[in-house]
Amino acid sequence: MTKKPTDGGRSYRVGSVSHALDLIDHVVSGPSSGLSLAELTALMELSKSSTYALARTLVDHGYLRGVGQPPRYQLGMALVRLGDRASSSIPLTDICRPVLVKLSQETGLTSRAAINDNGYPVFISRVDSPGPIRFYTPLGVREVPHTSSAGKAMLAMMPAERVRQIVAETGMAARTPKSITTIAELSADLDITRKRGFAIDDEEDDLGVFCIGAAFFRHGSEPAGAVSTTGIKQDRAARQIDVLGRSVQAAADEITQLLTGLERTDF
Amino acid sequence: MTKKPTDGGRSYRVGSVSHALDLIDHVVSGPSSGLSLAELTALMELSKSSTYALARTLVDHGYLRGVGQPPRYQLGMALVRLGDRASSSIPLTDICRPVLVKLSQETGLTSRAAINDNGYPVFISRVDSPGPIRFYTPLGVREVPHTSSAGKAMLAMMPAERVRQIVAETGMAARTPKSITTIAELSADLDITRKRGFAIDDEEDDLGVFCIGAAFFRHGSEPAGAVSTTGIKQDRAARQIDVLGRSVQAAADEITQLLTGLERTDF
DNA sequence: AAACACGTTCGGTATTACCGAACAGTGTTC
DNA sequence: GAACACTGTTCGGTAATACCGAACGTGTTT
Repeated sequence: MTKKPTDGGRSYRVGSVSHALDLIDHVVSGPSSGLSLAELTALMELSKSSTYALARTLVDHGYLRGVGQPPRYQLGMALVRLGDRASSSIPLTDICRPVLVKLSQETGLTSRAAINDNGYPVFISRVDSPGPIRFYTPLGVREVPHTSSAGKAMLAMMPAERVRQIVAETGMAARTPKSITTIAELSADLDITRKRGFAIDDEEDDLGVFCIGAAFFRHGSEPAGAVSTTGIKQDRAARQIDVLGRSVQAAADEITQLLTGLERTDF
Repeated sequence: MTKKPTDGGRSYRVGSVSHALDLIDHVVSGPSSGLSLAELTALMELSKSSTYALARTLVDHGYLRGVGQPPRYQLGMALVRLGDRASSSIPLTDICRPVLVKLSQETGLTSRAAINDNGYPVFISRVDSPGPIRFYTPLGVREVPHTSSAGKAMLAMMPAERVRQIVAETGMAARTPKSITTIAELSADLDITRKRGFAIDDEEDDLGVFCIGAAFFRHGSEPAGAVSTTGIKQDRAARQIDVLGRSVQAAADEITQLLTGLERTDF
């Protein structure tokens, strides 16, 4: 008897498509060397032959590619195109990129821009630092608001009641010993953030890593998103935080200006 | 009696998944404002209710999002994440990015890197010019080799027989009046390219646009890909082409060094 | 209020997605 | 060198379901 454990309701969905997208998710979460059909089958709740048919279909469309013989399934080129289009379809992406480039040059760090997705920051654009240091900073995923500088920068500009509601949804799990875990601490931090003009994540999300973030706006109400810059925690950085903060703030302000200022001058 | 006119074979594929991916393709090709269900139904070879079920499934997984009421379907956030992971899973992407950043700063133009996908260039990484000029340069799509500087740069480094085979596949359609359309012209151009060290696309792909490209290598055999830089054709640019060419060449050489030189020094 | 658009819901049926088992390669072990 | 263990691939058969067409709401236009 087959059942769909991930499907509570009985609404209008196509099961096999769900399976296919689950399969892609498994490949995403898997090692970059890819997954074999056998490994995929173990992860899927389907038979080997069905998994095979799904994989073949996805390969046909370029969503996956089977490298080597026997094939190991990795993400395909078509997804690069889709992701590029998807992020371009968010108008913010194009607006942010040049600002981020400048910010990365100024600070020498990796900088990113997130949009406000119902209180959660979702990073949509990233410019790596000119230096050799790289961070694992995936795009397109919802981050936890209370341990990221972008999240806190946005929260600081929202009414207290809204903040309470947002963190109630996600909880306040500690990602490191330095994470903020109570609403009281958070409010205090947000107060400081508001006065200071930018948010600081001091090893609250990853040990050894700090972030500085500032929100930007579109219509004056809730923040439209935030920019942030990320670096490794070092003694020398501590003294520069004020300088970095001002750069980040300036970048956020520039984006706000671009968003609110000239609304469609060209067409 | 229903039949699938686009389906000749009877191989192991999942039809509804194909339909779903086709639906995504239509959204990609559609306007950035999105498509309504009715518009999608017109494009798909399915009934309205079936298209509806597919769209809902894709929205559930974040591949699409329905904005507004009535909903217009646009590409979803999940694709940003997938695309980011997909391009990161190509080791070249990370290697190329810092080189491209430097190249863009040097030249003041948009620069890109393509991998060699069976003779076709597929651009996987892009760094926009610091200036205000933007080009429509989508990532992840197979470009035509004979009208792009990246393509010609790669072809120039392949044996003549291989070149003949590749252009036989794609044909030599003219994209502009200045496009190369015969194999003889192409060979001559490739000879010059080889001697010069970099390829030039002088309004052969788009009028008013020039590109300069150079190939990079991994194992000494066929080129692994190419970098290129793109600008608008102007008088002053003509004199600088040699300077730009050398920058592009240097960037390609740097990538070659990174690829062939230190193979896994760290782990 | 009638007409039209749109998205959504509903039964019913024929299609097909799915399974389990058999087949075919490849490298390893006895 | 045969048996094994492990891949990915192919094959019928059946129960599930993807699909269709029509009906239903809801909002906008005549």
